Amino acid sequence: MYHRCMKASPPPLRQQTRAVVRSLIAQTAMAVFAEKGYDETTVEEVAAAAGVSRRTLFNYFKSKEDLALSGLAEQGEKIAARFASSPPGEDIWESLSSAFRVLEEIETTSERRLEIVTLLFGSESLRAGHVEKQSRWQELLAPQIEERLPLSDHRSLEARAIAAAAITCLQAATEEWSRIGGRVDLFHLYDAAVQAVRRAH
Amino acid sequence: MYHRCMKASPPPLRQQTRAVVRSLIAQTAMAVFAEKGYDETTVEEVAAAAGVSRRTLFNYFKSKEDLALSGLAEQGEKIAARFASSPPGEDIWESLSSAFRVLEEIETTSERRLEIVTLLFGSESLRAGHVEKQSRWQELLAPQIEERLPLSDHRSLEARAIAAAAITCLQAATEEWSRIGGRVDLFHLYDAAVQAVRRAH
DNA sequence: CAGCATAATGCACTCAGTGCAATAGTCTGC
DNA sequence: GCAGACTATTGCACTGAGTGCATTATGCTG
Repeated sequence: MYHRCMKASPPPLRQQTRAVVRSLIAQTAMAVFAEKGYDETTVEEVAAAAGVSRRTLFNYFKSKEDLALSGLAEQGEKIAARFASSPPGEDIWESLSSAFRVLEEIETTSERRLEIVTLLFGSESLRAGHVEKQSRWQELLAPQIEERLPLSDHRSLEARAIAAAAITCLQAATEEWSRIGGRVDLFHLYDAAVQAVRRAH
Repeated sequence: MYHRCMKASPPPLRQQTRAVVRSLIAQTAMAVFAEKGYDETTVEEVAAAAGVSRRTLFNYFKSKEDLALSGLAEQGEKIAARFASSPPGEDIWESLSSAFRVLEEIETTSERRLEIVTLLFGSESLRAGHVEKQSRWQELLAPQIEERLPLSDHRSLEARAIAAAAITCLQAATEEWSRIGGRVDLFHLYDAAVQAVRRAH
């Protein structure tokens, strides 16, 4: 018998519908942002377009920024998962490079990715959040990297520095990729960036 | 004879007083933030503490965030200036390392620096702006770095990647430095971070 | 002192975000 | 199907950031 107060069993169905609705709202938001521009769009408009009240929208997303950047959190988790499944003996930078390639599998076409990236880089007010949210990937990657590092005084710092540097290279590559209109392979640019950082001059 | 409409000569005195007032307000703001916490302080309170109206405060700073982060812009310029004056033949990473050391000369004591850094890392809402603002240093450093780079297909990207990676290492080092209470040399940590990134594993 | 440019201010407004309380749904056991 | 309980949705009112505009204060030049 199920007692009424069984907090321990929050029907997974609820969670599931919640996730679906959330994803639906985010999709709608991205469409509106793409059309009107992020700064020129009010939360009110997004709510209307998604067919929910303003207040409900804030139940699903903690801020307007979140509407545009929630995808980045998922991407980070996928990258971390891919990295975790890489051969333990493999060179760290090799593993990172292939982990980042899951990005190719997430958004269907590269045109779509370009559209999103353009949006994220397009708004001054979004860029800060964008950079910060990607920096959070560091927290997922660093612990894994640390395990592969030889013993030293500052292993934790070293691991975080490596994760952060790799992410930074990806950001630089993405910005360049966006600048030239996505006409070359993003990961070719990423490799060039990493090479430049790690090569002695 | 000075004609009334001489737009070409905006008395440098004005600019000077403006800068002084601005700096004064920023100082006051930091004091209030340090005492009450950034998020718990309203712009109104900072204005009152500085003895100006809310509206005037917004004439000097474009946002509340700017009150806390305006110092970072100046730091960036000083770092870039120092980098510019480094021996042209010197290793880039060597030059970057010594350029960053101007930070030691800006804030008098390391206790003071620790206090500021703690404030910046302390607030969730400040961190994004903090990271983004430091990332802007990249725009000052990258052009200089590019000049020192050998010719290649993606020199501009490479330069930006190197600048960004160095800044990222500084951020990681600063965070670690803050975590352990400033008891070691920040630049020792920075060097360790750079070593970790650039060494093959 | 008179005139002028600029800084400071007050006021009213938009918009993001939050807390609270009322309502509408949905699922449960009976 | 129905009563009861839990949860999602919503409306409403409020705080606080940021902006535009019009008015007033200030300080400099002649």
